[in-house]
Amino acid sequence: MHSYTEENYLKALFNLSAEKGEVSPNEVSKQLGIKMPTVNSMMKKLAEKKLVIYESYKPIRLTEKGKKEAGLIIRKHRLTEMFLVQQMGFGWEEVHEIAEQIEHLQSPVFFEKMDALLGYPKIDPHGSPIPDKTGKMEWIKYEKLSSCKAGDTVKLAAVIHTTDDFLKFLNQRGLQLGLKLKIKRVEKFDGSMEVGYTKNPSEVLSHTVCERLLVERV
Amino acid sequence: MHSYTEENYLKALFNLSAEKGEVSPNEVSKQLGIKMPTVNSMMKKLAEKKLVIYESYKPIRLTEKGKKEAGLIIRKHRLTEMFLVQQMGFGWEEVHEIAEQIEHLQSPVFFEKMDALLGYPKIDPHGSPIPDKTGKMEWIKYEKLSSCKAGDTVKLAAVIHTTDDFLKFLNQRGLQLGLKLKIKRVEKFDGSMEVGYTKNPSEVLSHTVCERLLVERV
DNA sequence: GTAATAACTTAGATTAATCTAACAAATAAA
DNA sequence: TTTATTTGTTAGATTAATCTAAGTTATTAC
Ligand SMILES: [Mn+2]
Ligand SMILES: [Mn+2]
Ligand SMILES: [Mn+2]
Ligand SMILES: [Mn+2]
Repeated sequence: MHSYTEENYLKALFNLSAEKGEVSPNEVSKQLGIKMPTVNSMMKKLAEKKLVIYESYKPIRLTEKGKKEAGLIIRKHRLTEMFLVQQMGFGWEEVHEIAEQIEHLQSPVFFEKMDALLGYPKIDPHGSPIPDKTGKMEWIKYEKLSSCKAGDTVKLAAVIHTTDDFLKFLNQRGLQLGLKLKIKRVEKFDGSMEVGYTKNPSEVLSHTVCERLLVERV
Repeated sequence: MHSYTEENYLKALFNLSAEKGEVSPNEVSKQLGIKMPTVNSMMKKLAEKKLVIYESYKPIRLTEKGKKEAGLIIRKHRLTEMFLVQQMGFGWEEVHEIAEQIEHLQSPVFFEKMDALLGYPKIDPHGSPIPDKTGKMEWIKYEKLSSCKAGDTVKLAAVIHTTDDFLKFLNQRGLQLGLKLKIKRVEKFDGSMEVGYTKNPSEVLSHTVCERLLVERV
């Protein structure tokens, strides 16, 4: 259907345009590490295929078809990450690169089997929602830990802007999804937070870290 | 390292040259469904990379390096097939196409994990040997069922020239690896055999089928 | 031993995905 | 409101993988 390359563009467009609904060629270029003229001609091609709406000097928008296709690739990516963690015993910091490749496999039955073995999961190992079979993604509205106040008790629900290094950082501190955190103190000066949890009654997390942790009130 | 395309050529060269140690461009062309001029230029490229030895109008031979690379891809293919059957519950007739894609993934840790989860298997679900980590393949010398005589009792050890249809044919008759077969009669006229086994005291197998079943004496 | 056929190679074209260089438009700074 | 900077586009080149058409060499048939 679409090439490996096109699929990576679609995914990038989907992720970059998530908030504003549109992206600039420049952002796509940076995201994928591909030069702007290349992005430009790819956008023409995707427009030709009715996957994006694109006119010179205007921002790029995914069409409904484009969103669906992107959603289906992200579905494969996230199902894969879940499979690698749950069924194969990988750590959540090891799976992204592998999923980046497996997401391009053309084999519906393979992903259906994964899905079934996992019991039709709704979220991936980082707490991100897994799009359904039509490519639709259910956004879950969590709060950033950074927006909570001292005294709050919250449950770690998702990690955003994940990099392997950040996930290893969390591993070192025993921070994992589902963990209950008590916010003991918020430092006004730099927005850092002192939190307590099982195994660790006092851990100080920088504002940068708190911005990347999504939580649920309990 | 090598492209997806180059890897498929290497694998084809390995399989086609297994017996004679050499292949013709024509055979490669047919095997891969790619026209001869394309094969020709790819052979020049692989020769450039020291993966094959190739001179005009002479048969193609893999170098040691080429054999090793091919072996490592076949290793990934067969480990994958084993994983799909043992860990994911696929039938042996469903796994080849999926493995054909997964064999190209670049992720040593992924295949090491598979290997470990499977307990370092030596053969794939069709009875073919899995090359070791250096790409070396241990050939196991089985006999063809077709070369056995009436009265022999044998164990089904491997299936060769497997196609999904042939494997489904075997499924329908409950024929699987490890099964003990008693050869009841060999028809001189067409080489067909009457065999008996648990669940089926009398099954007639054509010569074509018997040529594709490898067995061990018991 | 020539003629026919099959196998193989060369030449040149095509498509996808990328790049650099150069130019054009939009935005930000002065 | 000019000027400078950033962003975006066009043009043209490159590499990988494929093809068709047209010759060449080798093999098979007669
Ligand atoms: Mn990921
Ligand atoms: Mn990818
Ligand atoms: Mn196979
Ligand atoms: Mn393959």
